[in-house]
Amino acid sequence: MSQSTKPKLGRPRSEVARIAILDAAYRLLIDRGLGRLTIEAVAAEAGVGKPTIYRYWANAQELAMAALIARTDFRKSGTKIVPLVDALQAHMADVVKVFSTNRGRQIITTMASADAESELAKAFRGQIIEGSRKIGREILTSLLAQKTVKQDINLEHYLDMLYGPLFYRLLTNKMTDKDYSERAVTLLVRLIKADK
Amino acid sequence: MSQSTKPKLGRPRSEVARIAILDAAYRLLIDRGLGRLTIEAVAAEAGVGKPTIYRYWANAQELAMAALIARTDFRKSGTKIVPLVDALQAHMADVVKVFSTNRGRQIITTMASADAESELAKAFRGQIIEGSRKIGREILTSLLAQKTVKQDINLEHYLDMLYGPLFYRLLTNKMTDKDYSERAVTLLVRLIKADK
Amino acid sequence: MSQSTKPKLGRPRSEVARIAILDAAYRLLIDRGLGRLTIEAVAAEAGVGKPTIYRYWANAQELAMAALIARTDFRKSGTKIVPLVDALQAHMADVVKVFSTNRGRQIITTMASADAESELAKAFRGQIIEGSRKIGREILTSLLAQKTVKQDINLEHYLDMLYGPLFYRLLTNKMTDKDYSERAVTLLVRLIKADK
Amino acid sequence: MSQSTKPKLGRPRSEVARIAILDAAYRLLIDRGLGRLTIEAVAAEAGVGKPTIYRYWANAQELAMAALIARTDFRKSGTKIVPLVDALQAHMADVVKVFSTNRGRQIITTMASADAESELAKAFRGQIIEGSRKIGREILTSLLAQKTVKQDINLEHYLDMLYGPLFYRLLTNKMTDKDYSERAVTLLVRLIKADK
DNA sequence: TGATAAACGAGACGGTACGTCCAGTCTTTCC
DNA sequence: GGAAAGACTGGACGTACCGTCTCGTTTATCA
Repeated sequence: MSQSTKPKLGRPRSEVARIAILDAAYRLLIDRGLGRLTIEAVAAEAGVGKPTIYRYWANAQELAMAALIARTDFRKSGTKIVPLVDALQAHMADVVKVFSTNRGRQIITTMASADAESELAKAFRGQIIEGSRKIGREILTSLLAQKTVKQDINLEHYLDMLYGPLFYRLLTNKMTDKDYSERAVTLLVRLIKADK
Repeated sequence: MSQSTKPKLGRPRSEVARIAILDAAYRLLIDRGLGRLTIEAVAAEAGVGKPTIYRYWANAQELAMAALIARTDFRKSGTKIVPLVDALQAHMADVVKVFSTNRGRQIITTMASADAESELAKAFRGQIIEGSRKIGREILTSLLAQKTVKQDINLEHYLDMLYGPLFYRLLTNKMTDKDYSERAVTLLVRLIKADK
Repeated sequence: MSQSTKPKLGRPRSEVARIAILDAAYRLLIDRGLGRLTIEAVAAEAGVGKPTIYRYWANAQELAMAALIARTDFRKSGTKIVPLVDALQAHMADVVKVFSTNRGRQIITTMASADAESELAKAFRGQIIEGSRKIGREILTSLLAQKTVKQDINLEHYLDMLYGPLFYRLLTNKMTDKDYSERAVTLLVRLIKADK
Repeated sequence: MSQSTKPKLGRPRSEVARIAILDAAYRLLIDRGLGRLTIEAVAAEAGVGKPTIYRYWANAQELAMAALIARTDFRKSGTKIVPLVDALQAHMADVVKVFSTNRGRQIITTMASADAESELAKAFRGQIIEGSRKIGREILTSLLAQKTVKQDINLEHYLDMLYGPLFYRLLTNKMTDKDYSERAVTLLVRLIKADK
């Protein structure tokens, strides 16, 4: 009822155009970086008029976020692996791999550049950050459930300690490889065990 | 010897102008953000011609980093506090406070946007990131020295686990307050102790 | 003294650019018409940035007027021809010829479209309209001087009756040829003689 | 026979819409000038879709001409006034008054901007220009009929000399008042009489 | 009376051009 | 002879309209 404000008047928006824009934007973002992601270039690449882009997104940052969101696909694999620590290792290796690509760097740049309060920025964080975090949370929840006491108090903190250092290293241009990933998980598991 | 390359010919560079540029850049960066930090605006604000800016810095990112570096002041207080855990708590509270400001946000944005390989970017990270990290490292070194075994292997990793989550939270626009800071230190200390 | 506000600082404006702009604008105006005289096309044609054009002229109309003014060259020939009526015939034939070209049509279109009150519009009329009118005025003055009485009262009116019908016909797309020109002069001369 | 191309199928065109368009166009033309007469603005003002406008007229110029034609109302008064010179004076005063308004200026601008060869442009000139001219022609014909010889040869030329200067002055932004009108008629009548 | 066809409003489409901002470079004069 | 300052070329911005194209809806006529 609240969404009934659109009586479906006028020519409907072209889904084809919208997708072409997102595709072109994604390509430019990955290939050339956020600084080179100009609306003009996207319009030319997508074979679309500039106003069509502005009808959906207010500026290049928003478009970049939308393009990244549209390509979110996180491997859901994880929870099934039996030794839960191994599951965590596999997941972390996956996350490290994903964020060590060009795409990963652009995600960070885009996130840092975006207006933090905008709706799209929230959606972006929800999709990209929470997307990875969710899997880790599932595994950690199972891991913690094996303990007698309920440990939910520190759950989110553990997640911060798992993913935080990765982003920190990416941001500060430090190496992030398999060894790094393994030790990060090992230390975290050790901490959790210490917490009984 | 290295400065002998300047035979002191021609009009000398104006130190006044250089400082005015850095001041104007810093002001614009903090007040309006990196996206609004244009060379043109800085030139106008500093009462200087654009080429004068370009003579020192190659682009707006470099200027932003230089302006931030020029204002680095970190409280060296730390190591003297006797219970080392309290020292760590005090330090972390300090870091959280510093990076929770507008300046802190701009540091992250600048770092994310900068060309990661440039000399100035390395200097920037050395100054800003390593600046805070150094103090933490001193405290942790003392803390670890009280143990029998040498724990240097994990030292840098502990530091990542201390600062990483903070930057991660700042990047993802999550709250970072005193409670957060305290728990971060508490958990880290617990982990270190678990490592014997 | 009032123009001493410019202490001659910075790079001087490029006369080459200014002339290239006027040339390109003139070409486009004549070839394609005022409606097709876009700033963008002129910039491209002149090999110049758009801001350089806007630094001199506020819009396409002003540029069109400036381009037309820059090409004003009216044959000064006239007054020397001895039978003054023949001089007037020659002059009128000249004016008809000039304004029957593409250039003539664009002058009228430009004049009609321009903001009538702008300084440049006044200059434009002064240059283009008054340019032709001046010669006619000289001849008519000589013609009238042969009379006993001073006829200045009607002089400007005679000029209106000489040029007015021409522009009227051009505006309304009526034919203007040699016959027209001759009869126009003949009738005017007859009127002047009737006025004694 | 020519209108039999419409088999009267489908919804008939809305006369209400057509009139609303012309009204809105006229209002915008007079109030804001031809340059501001955009199809989009007319559509909004008339509460009509853009295609409805394009169904009738090909572009803004045509619409402007149509809007001006639709409002042609010329006082037919004239020929009855007995001293024919007085009739001509009255008519000219009327014409001067009509064309000295904002509407008059827009007529000239529209005429100058229009594609001279289009059908509508011809109709426009026929309506607006010929509309005034017709009355003058009637009066002049009566005036000339009083002469012995047939003077038709110069009739159209006299008309040009009557109306031409007026449009010329309007185009060049010169004053056109009652005095001007009176003298214009006086001089023309003098010329006609001189022609015997 | 119901199908059909065209005009209707609304508004999105691919485009062009607008006038502005800023980037980074070039050409003067100034010290 | 290099620093300083402003004009330069050029690219992109975000907006206004262009003229065209769907849509769903309305209003007539024809069957």
